[in-house]
Amino acid sequence: MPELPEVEVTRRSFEGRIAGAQIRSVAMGKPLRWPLGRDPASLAGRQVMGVRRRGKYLLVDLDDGSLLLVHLGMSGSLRFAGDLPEPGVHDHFEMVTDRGTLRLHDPRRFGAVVWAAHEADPVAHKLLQNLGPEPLDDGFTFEAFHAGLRASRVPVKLLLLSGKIVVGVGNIYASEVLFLAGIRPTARASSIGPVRARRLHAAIREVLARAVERGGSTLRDFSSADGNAGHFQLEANVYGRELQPCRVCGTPIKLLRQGQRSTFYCPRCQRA
DNA sequence: CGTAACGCCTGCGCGC
DNA sequence: TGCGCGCAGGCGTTAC
Repeated sequence: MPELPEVEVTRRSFEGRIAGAQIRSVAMGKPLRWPLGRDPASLAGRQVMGVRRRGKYLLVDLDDGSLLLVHLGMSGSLRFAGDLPEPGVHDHFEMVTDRGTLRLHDPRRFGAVVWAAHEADPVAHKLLQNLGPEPLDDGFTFEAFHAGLRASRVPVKLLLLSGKIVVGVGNIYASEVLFLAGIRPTARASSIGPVRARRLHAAIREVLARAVERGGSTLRDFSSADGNAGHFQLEANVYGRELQPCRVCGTPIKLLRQGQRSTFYCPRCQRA
């Protein structure tokens, strides 16, 4: 479920409450995508300093300079509360602190919690080093973005998903952003000129920023770590709307497959 | 090197 | 109602 906005909303929903908390115990359930990388029990006594985000990874900073990298995968969600129900079969990570319990619920187990000694640790480095710029930071400049587009012959939608020229754009937002920019998802990235590149750059920032403001409205089921549901105000223009009329021109929305994944677009509003 | 497919899992909705 | 199938928001790894 989580693309960048949902991860950021999750982060904001518990960062302030968990910062300063002392870890009492850590327990793992079924295996996640990668092993934790150290004995969970050995984390007892550490203090949580804060929670950052890089792409779709959450970085839980501990007082000894080490960190926990948390990824929600396709089906993960975090809860942080003083009073949680008994762990269920899909709860695979639990960190009990003096301020509450942080728990990862992840039925498909594509998510992960990985310990790294520090940010330059090869373990952390490997996961974070290839990430492109953050779309909501000033480092996400139009110039670099356009240069990235020009350098790739891949269909623009796949390039957006790759995380090479910008991170955090998942399968839903990729379709939505291309619709807003009026760009055909199959267009070669290198064929996109400055005018459309500018529109795409702006659309990425606007859509993601708005989704974060709205509380991570992913158009489906999402709830942040405090248990609040996403708002759902961000209606999809194209995602999941195959054969339904385009909200702008009425043309039926089309569905196609790119890289084994669904892409939705309006054949009239998104030419070339 | 860049690009494309694979696989990790479970749950859900659909058509029969 | 039950069953099998295809699909699902990610992404590192493997194979060209």
